[in-house]
Amino acid sequence: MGIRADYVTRPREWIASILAREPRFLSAAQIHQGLERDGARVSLSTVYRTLDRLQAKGDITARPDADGEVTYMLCEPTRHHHHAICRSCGRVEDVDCAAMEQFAESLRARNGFELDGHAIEFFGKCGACR
Amino acid sequence: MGIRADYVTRPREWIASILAREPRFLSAAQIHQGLERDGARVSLSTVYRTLDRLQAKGDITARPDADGEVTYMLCEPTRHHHHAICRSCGRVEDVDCAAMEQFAESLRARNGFELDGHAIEFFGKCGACR
DNA sequence: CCTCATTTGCGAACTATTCGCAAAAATCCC
DNA sequence: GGGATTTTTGCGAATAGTTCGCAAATGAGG
Repeated sequence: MGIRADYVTRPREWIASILAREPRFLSAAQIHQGLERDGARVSLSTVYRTLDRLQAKGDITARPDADGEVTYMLCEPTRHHHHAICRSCGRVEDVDCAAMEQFAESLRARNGFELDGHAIEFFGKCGACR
Repeated sequence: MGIRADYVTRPREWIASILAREPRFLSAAQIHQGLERDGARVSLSTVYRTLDRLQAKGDITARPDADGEVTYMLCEPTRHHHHAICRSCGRVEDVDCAAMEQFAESLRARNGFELDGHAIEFFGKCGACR
């Protein structure tokens, strides 16, 4: 009669494995296509539900792309960092940066703006695409 | 017989005036509601079309919010700057910042990442909301 | 294996956005 | 100003991404 949560299911494992091997932001539809290519048939609903779960757990980062379609990527929540996103292949590289933190703090002092967070993304071409 | 473009119409003036008086990102629906409150009846289609036009002209900045809904704000395209967004009232303040530019350049040198752009947003509480 | 809570798949529902087309409005020229 | 011409508008339908309800399938514990 107690609550038994967090079942380990195949759809969840498959979806996690897709995310684990792609260092870029993927839409729910792209993940669904990846599953089909692997021969794993999972409904789009389940993809969405699993992504919501992973986001609630803090395992993935969600980001609406320029058109407003939401995309997701595995992302360690423990270490604070920013992203460098390749305009050509979409690969995301982490940018761990203390200097940025300092800058944000100085802004608080200067503008009287009570800073409690920031979002930073760099765009360009990664090594492989140049 | 030549091309006559850029008509000045009431819907366009009304929409521009809504944007001009709100220092925050507004969705198409919010703009539409604002128009109705002013007694200006304009179709949602026209709101979307006008926003597309303004964006193409470079007069406004579009930004998908956390849920993927696209929001718009008047934004001088000439001066490069970043935003400080109040989590409480949504007010957007410009952050003009040369130091940020320098930082981005140094990143290029360090990571071999061919940088061609970046997006930076600071979140927190503005003076009025504290 | 047997039971029971959780999860899945399906299709329908919803929301934001776009599109086609006929009617209305703006511009130009006289 | 009046008329011809082009652009713009409004409407409703279409589309795309996402969510939801519910019956059937699956995972966990005994």
